[in-house]
Amino acid sequence: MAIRFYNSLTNQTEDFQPLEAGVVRMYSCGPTVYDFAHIGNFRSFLFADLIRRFLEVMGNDVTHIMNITDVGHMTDDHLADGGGEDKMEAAAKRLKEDKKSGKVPDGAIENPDDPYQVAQFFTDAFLEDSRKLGLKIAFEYPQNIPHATNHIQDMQEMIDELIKSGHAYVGPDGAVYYSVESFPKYGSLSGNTLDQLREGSGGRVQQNDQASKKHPADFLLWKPDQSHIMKWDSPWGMGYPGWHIECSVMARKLLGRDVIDIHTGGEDLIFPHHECEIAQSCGASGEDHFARFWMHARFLMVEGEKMSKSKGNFYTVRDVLGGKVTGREVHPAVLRYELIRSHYGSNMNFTEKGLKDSAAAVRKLNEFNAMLEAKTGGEAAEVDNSHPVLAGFLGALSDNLNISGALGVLFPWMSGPHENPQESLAVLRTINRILDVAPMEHAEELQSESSDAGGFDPAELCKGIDDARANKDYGRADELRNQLQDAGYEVRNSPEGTIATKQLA
RNA sequence: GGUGCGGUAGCCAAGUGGCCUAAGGCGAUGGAUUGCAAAUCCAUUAUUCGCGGGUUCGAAUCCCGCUCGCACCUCCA
Repeated sequence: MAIRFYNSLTNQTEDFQPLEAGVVRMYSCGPTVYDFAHIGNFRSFLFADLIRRFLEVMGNDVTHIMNITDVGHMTDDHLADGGGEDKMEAAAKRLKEDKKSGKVPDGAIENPDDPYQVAQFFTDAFLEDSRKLGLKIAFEYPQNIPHATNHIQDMQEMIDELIKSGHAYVGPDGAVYYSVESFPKYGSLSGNTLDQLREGSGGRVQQNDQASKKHPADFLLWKPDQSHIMKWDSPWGMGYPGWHIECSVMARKLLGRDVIDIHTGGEDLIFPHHECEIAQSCGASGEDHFARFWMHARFLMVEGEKMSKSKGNFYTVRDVLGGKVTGREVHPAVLRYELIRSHYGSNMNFTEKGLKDSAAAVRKLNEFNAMLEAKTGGEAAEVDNSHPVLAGFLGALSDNLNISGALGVLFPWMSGPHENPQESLAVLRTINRILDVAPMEHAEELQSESSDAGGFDPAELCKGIDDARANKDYGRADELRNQLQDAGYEVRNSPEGTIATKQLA
């Protein structure tokens, strides 16, 4: 079964083979930690998670690295004078307000004026969200999730290499720039040419920002700036690194290679970020490639519109899980499923209806799992990937991660007969190593049996319904059922009597 | 203006030359079941694939033109 992925570098779907058989080295651009991550961020992170889990089930040993960008970049970092507001300061300001208003609990962060504390606060929030959504890499912190600020020295070393090899220069303003003209392939990932970039820069980039650069597309590697909130000593003065260099450096260092197998990120990162990474890494290594496969997730839309704070359709993970979309709590497995069920190569439209559809699918999968577990006592048979259902499921994913095709194999199989439940359980478990929703590892139980606070006891109400029905007091039974439903429970009959399960979304 | 992706049923979405009179899911409708519901099960739900040409024995799938949507080219996943 050949694995084929769409490679943004060649704009073609190509056979995927890791450089070293059975070992995959992949790098994913991670979050900036100036705020809570939103569901669009997580679509991209979950897309990387899906690749990783799929490759593992296919028998590969995958090393996955994802960075935490905690260097306090400027909002206008792309400008040569590094103007604008410091993102870390802006984050601190927000945190202080949130602390006052009680949105951030007391003690969650001691001193918002310490940028490292701000970064750690949002890093922790990111890790918490990630673990809830089943991002495997989040359980590998900190070893596989490096902080940029822990690699400043390494960045300086690469900058030095680039200067020595003629790919970088110190401008008249003292800043270190990468010279795009020194790297003929600059633009090959995004389809830009230097001429186009020069034209495109007209009118948008202010003249004085360009004065120190040899070419308008030259980008910052090190900016001497005493006033910056986070700053480090360097051969080019006290200052901070450019925002592309960290990925080149950490990928090389943690994956131990100049050429890696897969690099992922959101589509917006193709240019300039990934273009610049390639220039830096290849400039430093002399290799033809940095990553052999570049894979990019398309943007997520919300109810047909681009997500933006001003439109009010901007959701963080905690917003969605907390019920901001549906009006009731959403189980993490539902959001995970919703964010991975559509193909990464198309824009996904996040809707309330879609979320509810996903809840139904997740519930179905979990009930199927529970049925098999009960029938087998948890004893699964041995199956390998040649099992027809797995071959179909994995075969679809092998075709550039065709998740719809894969689910199109899973669902009909699920509702078919299962004469050998031990075998079926083994198949489901393998599939769930990729989907991680039935059951979701590390997540709280899907069915909360415990009684809620405030004296609301679903089990008690269920018993009341059964008693009322036994007495043919249907008015009473309906009343109790309504109470449960209003509280967000699904109510149904079973041979053991009435059962109430919490709605998943 | 440049670059890339896409327009398939009410919605999501697979299929990229014959097995397609087009997977799968959701929804809807009818039936079984139920005190009524829910859940479950069964059945039905696109002769048609943005529009117009063309190539071919044969096209949703290839070519040309048009059109609409999205994204990037500037911080953004």
